[in-house]
Amino acid sequence: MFTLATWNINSVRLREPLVARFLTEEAPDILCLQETKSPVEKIPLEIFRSLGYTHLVARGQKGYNGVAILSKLPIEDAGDRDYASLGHARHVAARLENGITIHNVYVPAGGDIPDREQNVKFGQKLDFLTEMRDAFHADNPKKSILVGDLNIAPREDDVWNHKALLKIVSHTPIEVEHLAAAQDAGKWVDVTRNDIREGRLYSWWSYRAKDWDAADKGRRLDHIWATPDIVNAGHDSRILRPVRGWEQPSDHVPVLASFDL
DNA sequence: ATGGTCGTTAGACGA
Repeated sequence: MFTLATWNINSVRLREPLVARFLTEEAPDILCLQETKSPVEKIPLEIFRSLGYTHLVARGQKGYNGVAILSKLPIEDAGDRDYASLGHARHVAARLENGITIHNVYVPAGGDIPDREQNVKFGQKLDFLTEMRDAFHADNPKKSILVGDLNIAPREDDVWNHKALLKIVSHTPIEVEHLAAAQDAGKWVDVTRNDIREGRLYSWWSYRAKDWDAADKGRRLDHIWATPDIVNAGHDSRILRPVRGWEQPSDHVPVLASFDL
């Protein structure tokens, strides 16, 4: 059995103490981070190594984006894709010794206006998802887990107000359709929703709310998916809402699942 | 309906 977590950390260097606290308290076997905002060589690895996370694959750039997989388990092979040819560090993959491949993805946020004619970033987000779709259609992934900040809340109960968010980037129908197309192409199953089938689930709350907890205007942007051949091994999904209340938090919280593999 | 807050890094840009 192994436990896996995904967390948009919004600067791994600034939040090194929070990552260390999370690794100490929850001790997942694997932690996938997004928005590390750091070149790979500047990720603070010593503290993570000291906590048992001696294996790392990461992609980074200065100031923006960045993804990393910290692991207690050995990593046999690694790779990355540049979906939509943006030149951004938004994907890294690792294969474990048990043959499981983990994809860690940071989908572009997409800007404010949900129209590719008026907003280049929205078009890039859709193109990124389309290229993910095409890659998974070609790859036919097996024994694979995909996690990350997908920057889309697909279900009505993944947002605080479905109707109010239909024209807000992250919950527009065209984004939900593009995400579903990428998901279907790899036959990915939403592990979190396979485990927790009903009720509102959020993994992100804006920094801009006066009182994020009281307002509770959240969205489920962070996801764990698995291919059908291993999805039944997944269990004990959790979203760690209290982490949003830690000192100097990320606006995202960790999402976890365990796999009997 | 609008503006609200962060992080990086040094004036915006991105989320």
